[in-house]
Amino acid sequence: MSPEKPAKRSAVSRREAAVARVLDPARERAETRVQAFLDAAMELMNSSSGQEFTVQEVIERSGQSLRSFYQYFDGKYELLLALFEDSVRTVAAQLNEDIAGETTAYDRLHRFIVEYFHQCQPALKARTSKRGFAPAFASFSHQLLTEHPVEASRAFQPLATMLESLLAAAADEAAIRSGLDHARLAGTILQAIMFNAFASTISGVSAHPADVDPGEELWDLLINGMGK
Amino acid sequence: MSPEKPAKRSAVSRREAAVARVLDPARERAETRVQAFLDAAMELMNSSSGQEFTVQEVIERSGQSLRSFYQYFDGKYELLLALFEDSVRTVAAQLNEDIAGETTAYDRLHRFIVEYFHQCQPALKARTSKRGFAPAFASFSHQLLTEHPVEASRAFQPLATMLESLLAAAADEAAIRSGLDHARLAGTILQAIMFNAFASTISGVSAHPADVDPGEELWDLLINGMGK
DNA sequence: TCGAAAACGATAATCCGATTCTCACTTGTC
DNA sequence: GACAAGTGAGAATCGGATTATCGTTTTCGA
Repeated sequence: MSPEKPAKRSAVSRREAAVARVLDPARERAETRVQAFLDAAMELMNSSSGQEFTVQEVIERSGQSLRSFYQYFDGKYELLLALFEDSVRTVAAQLNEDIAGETTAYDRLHRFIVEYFHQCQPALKARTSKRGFAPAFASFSHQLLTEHPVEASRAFQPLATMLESLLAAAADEAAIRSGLDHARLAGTILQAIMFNAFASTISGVSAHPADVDPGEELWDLLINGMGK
Repeated sequence: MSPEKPAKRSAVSRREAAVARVLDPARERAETRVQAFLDAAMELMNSSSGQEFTVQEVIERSGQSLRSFYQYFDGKYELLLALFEDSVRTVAAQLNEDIAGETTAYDRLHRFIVEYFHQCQPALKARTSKRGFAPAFASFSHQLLTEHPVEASRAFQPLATMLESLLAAAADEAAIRSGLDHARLAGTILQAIMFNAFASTISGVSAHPADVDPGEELWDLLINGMGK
């Protein structure tokens, strides 16, 4: 009955795509509304149960109507995706600042890994207060990775390319060994960090010894390996 | 309205628990039926879309009735969990055989990691034909880890303790460095392997160079690190 | 072997949340 | 002032899990 739904939409960000569904004159209103949805969803995702939220909750909290929601987003999934892209960009920007102070490529790599690790931790001290990788994101990230690899790949790109060039720089400085495939290594490292929280669940060990920073521990494993 | 649902059930396996819901005399029938459900679900999970399957499909394929299904399982979730526990046990047993041929602790560790890696790969050559870690399991595994850490932990135990003692043995042989927390390291390694498939999605790199075994590559990273 | 209790099969009903549809009301435009 | 697109409120639909109902069959002790 409804033959629309372009499904094209190439290298454009989701939020832009959602906005573009509405013509130009009304752009301002549209931006505002889309942002209202995004904000509401973000709050819901961070606060409360942190778990799943319903579309109803989003529209209630945003003061918009269900109608508009489906006007701007193809569905809940697109909303989540937009949120996720936003967060990745934000985290990438944050990390960019974090590593700016470091002098060597090695230090920047180190810093990147440890800081990103902390961003991905469920709930420590709410570092950047808002817009951190909330715990829920790890969960959504997983779903995204399995069900929509293409979108996932695009969403992760800012982080992936950033880490990739850090690796390349470190290799240039001979701070890490040569012969590594930086692109794939970056993927491996990002996943290792992002899903590291599961490690303790898997092993059944709940708490860390108070004297080790789990982020540094993972860095140690990544840089030195477990061999002698 | 329904005040039952014990929610107790301590260190017993799910399948046993499901069976125990029926008295002893009928045990045989019960075992048969539970197994019928499990088999049907396993087929569905491996074959077809490999994706989600519906409870309806399970009862159709198993020739049982919806009624019995909910008599033996508290819900779909418990079925999945039983399946998952089974698979972990099977994989652990398989790995146990695989490493039996190796002579040193180092070789056993190596073998374990590489073989487990292959078990977790989406769909290569269907190694053990049936009862491999189907791709869907990675997905369910994730859900399990986030939503039911306790059950997840228990389900993973066979693999976790196995790897933990391999690590301990390797440390005894001075094949890996000392001072590592074997329990937590085991968790980290298992998660790194299990979810490694995501690494390529994250990095956006689809194919491996034909001349490197991704399992060996990960082993190399784990044992040597990326440092010089 | 009889009869009550328990288990069972078939199927309808319910629930929940996402998505779609309907209709009446604005609003901006000419 | 009329028309078209945009919008809000809410009902309707849909998929899939879970529950409930109701006869029928099986089990099992006496």
